[in-house]
Amino acid sequence: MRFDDRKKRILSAIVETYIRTGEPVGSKTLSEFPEISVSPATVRNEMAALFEMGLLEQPHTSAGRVPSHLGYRAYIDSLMRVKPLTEDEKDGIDALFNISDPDPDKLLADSAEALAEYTGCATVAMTTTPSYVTVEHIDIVPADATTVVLLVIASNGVVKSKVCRLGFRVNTGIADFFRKFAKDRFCGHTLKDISAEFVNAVSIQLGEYSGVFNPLIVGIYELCKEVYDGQYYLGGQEKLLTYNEYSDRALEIMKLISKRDKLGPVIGNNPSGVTVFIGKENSLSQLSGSSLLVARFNIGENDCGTIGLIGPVRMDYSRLIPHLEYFAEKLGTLLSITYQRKTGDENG
Amino acid sequence: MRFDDRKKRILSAIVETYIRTGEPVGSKTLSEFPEISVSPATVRNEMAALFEMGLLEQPHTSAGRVPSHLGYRAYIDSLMRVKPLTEDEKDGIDALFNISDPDPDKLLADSAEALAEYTGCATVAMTTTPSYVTVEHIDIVPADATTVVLLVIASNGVVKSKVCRLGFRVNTGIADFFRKFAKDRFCGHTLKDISAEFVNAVSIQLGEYSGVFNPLIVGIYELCKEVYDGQYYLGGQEKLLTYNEYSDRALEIMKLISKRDKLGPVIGNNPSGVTVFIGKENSLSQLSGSSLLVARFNIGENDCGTIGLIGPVRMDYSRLIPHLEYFAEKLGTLLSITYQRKTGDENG
DNA sequence: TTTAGCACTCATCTCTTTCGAGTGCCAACA
DNA sequence: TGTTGGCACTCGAAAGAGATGAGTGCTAAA
Repeated sequence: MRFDDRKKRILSAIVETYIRTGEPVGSKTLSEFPEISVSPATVRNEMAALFEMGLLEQPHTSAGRVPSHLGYRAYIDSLMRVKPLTEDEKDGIDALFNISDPDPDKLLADSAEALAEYTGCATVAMTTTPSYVTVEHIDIVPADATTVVLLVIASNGVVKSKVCRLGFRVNTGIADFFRKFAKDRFCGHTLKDISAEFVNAVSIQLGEYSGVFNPLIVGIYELCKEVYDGQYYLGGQEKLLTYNEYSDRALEIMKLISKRDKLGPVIGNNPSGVTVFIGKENSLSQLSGSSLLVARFNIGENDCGTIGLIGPVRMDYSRLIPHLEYFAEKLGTLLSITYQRKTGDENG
Repeated sequence: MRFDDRKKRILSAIVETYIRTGEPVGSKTLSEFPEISVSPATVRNEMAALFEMGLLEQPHTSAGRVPSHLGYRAYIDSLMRVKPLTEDEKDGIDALFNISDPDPDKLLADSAEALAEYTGCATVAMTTTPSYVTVEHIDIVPADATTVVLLVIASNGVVKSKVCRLGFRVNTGIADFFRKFAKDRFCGHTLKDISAEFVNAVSIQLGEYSGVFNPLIVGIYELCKEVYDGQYYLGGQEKLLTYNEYSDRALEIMKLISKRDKLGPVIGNNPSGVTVFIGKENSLSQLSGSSLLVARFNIGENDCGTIGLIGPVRMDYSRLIPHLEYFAEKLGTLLSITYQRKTGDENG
């Protein structure tokens, strides 16, 4: 059976109509489409063929047809006409990022929220840190009689700080000693290396002072871990409630996507551009009723991150895919600037 | 009509049964309660009286009775027997706080999440900063050729830091100059004073360097604002979905409580202990189907915060109120320790 | 004051009927 | 050979009709 041009037009029309209305599409409706304009009976013959080919499904005998997962896949891969973004739409997304001097930590979380608001889907945003990233700089800044600020800078330019309150008074001598000690022990090591065991071993080297300095050592460990773990934020989970597809499954999906160890691996290993997982294509069975659009973005030359949309299988792919792509590109650019090591200035 | 002892026992039984089952309570069920043990007909007479008094409502003629808002109020204010926490329950809550060296910023957010998990309600946690709190200390720490860490310490002990990436190389001289400048201009002022206008005025004093240093000035402003605004976190919003009372209102409530400017004033101005807003007692009309349990806690001597539960009117007050009270007390204690200025050591 | 009795109400459940959108298939037609 | 009109058929959704039963209000007697 040939997947000829008219079959393609009919499949496209079914997908697009079903996305728009949420109702199974019948032969009469389709026959009225100008790009089809054959009788309902002919459409029915074609639909029967598309059903045979596994591209359509039938909720029940006397209902119209809905796209199967294969049908969506064929539509997305080759039939869909992606509408390029209008200048207005681009401006709309640009406006979301129109923040002066964004806080790198908040930018990703805010982006997830903004994207959810913009698309009406739940979103997830994540960054990962390559395993070769090292600790480049460690500092300890006395802020107060017994308070210090710990500072870790990683070789990918990420800076994290943490306030530590200590049980003793920190004078310059103590701070200088610890700073040198910490630099010697941590700098140059990859973040991956800095495990709980590593930290224990370092702590032991402090001998009798081990107990006193332990909060600081642990603090450094936590900062390194935070940098290495990267970020994981959700946005607009409540958007799922607006789709009646989720009437009773929303809670389950919300719980699932909040777990980085579940969703992280799925969205983290994808090529550049937008990857689409339609319904049952998702490796997580709970997502079989949802589609996942994932876009990877690059931060600087080495790091990368992922931002994804979660919504019903019946989502407007032709609109969302280009929007997500543009959004991810913008986000990557902005994060790159934010994290940029201005190494060119080093010698200036 | 006297609100006599038997009426009180019947109202209590209705409230407790309705909370447990979610079904209107009928005279036959009540007559079987050992503490009532009169015939259904007698119970009906009493129920008619309680209805007259506005303490009960009737979903429809042939259904049992449910408590009215007044009924809940009477129950909570004078009838309810609060079950003091068992040692096991106390241990359970203590365990939630069993974190070594908690990060003060994360503690509140984590607490909101833990409380939601523990109670099955949506939660909100907030802190406010008194208007007399001042900027006590400002520091700028070069971390990298063009990166500095800004540090603001407020007089209530809150420390906030922010990484600033600059377009120029920061040497010791520049850092020293700006540190002194910022200290002179900001320290001693209340956080409340540090408005956008204030910051503009300060910026102008930098004359030709105003543009160069502006990101830092703005950074300080943002840090001060962050400290002054305090924190606002939600937890377990998805818990609302587990109550069928919220089948279609969940989205609306979630949107509402995410807005600090809406919910903040309601929960922020309450006396110590647990305050209960039942259904229509809430000033926000969208919460008329929900109850709000709010507990204030003190951080140190001056600051205070609020943690609240949001759930259906039909919530287990006699269990939740003492639990929330104990939770808030623990949270306050832990935050007090975390934020404690060890001023006793200053001269040591 | 309490209680048994009784007629009444009304949401809920189940069963049936009706309705109609949509189908599959066949025969006729271009 | 592909297209179309015709027609019987299917089946979910909506509407209607009882039947059920939990619960009520009221009255009169204990």
